Amino acid sequence: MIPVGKYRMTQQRKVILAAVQRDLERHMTADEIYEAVRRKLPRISLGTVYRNLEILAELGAIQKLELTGSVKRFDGNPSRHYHIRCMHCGRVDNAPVAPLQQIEDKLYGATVFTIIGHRLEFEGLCPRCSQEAAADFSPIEEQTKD
Amino acid sequence: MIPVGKYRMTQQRKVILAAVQRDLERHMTADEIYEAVRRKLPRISLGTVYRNLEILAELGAIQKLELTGSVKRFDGNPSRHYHIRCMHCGRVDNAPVAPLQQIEDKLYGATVFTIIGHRLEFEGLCPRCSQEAAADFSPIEEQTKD
DNA sequence: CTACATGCAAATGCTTTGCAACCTA
DNA sequence: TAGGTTGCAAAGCATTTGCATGTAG
Repeated sequence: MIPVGKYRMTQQRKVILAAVQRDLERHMTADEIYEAVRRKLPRISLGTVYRNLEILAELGAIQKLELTGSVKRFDGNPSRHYHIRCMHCGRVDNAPVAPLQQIEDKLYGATVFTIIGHRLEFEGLCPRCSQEAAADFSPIEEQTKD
Repeated sequence: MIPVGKYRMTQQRKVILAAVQRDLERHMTADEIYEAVRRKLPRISLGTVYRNLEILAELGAIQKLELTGSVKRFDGNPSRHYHIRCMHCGRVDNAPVAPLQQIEDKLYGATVFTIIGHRLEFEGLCPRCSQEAAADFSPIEEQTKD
């Protein structure tokens, strides 16, 4: 835990970083991180969580994910990779696909823009929501309201 | 302008649709559409613009784009295609690249998700912002503050 | 005529920010 | 002990919604 630049390594920052890094395959929202961190530091504020996530992303320790929808998620693995999002519950996992560098080649000369990069996001249903969807279509099992 | 289902074709809806379809290569935010429509219908409200964009997207006449960042944009071309976004000013254009269906094949068997689709967004600089960036790096021309 | 639609304003959801007190290096 | 950091609360921003009135079919 080495302080970098003008930043200090506070207790809050440490616990927030640990929370984001806890499961590198699944990615939480700021609010979920807040709830997780609160179990260790009950007096922490949501503002502090947002501020630290911003700083940790700036330092390159984590990355901020801007996927479809209005809520951002945070990834404890700062290296470039794609994600898959559940269209039903919003769960975001890593997508086990290597970055496709050549994808940008198709655009050269075809656009007036200077191309810098690309973002690829897969959409689907997580196991839990797939199962629910299957049950909803099943003509055999009766559905019970919750 | 045929009314579809339970929906009516009001003056407001017509003008909003026309505004979105006006330039099929560039995509506006709700607020930009509001400003454009206001020149024809000065008493329209922003709420009406949002409501109609939602309905037009539901009808499949336009599509709502959820790209990086917090503001949505609307595309008068409802068919599937990719986009390129200026990282500096937010301008969004069509990306002249055919949809890559096979891209999802790489994920089959490698994820616990049921794959439904993907979203690909290119990032770069629009001509205006490229030019500004070039000027900022030029050792020859003096910069003047605005 | 009767739903659907509108204008207005208030409410929402997520995120950011101002400020005084507090801590880390 | 200086300046980054915190908790708290208020503000910000894009979008949505409740309601009384208006209007398309």
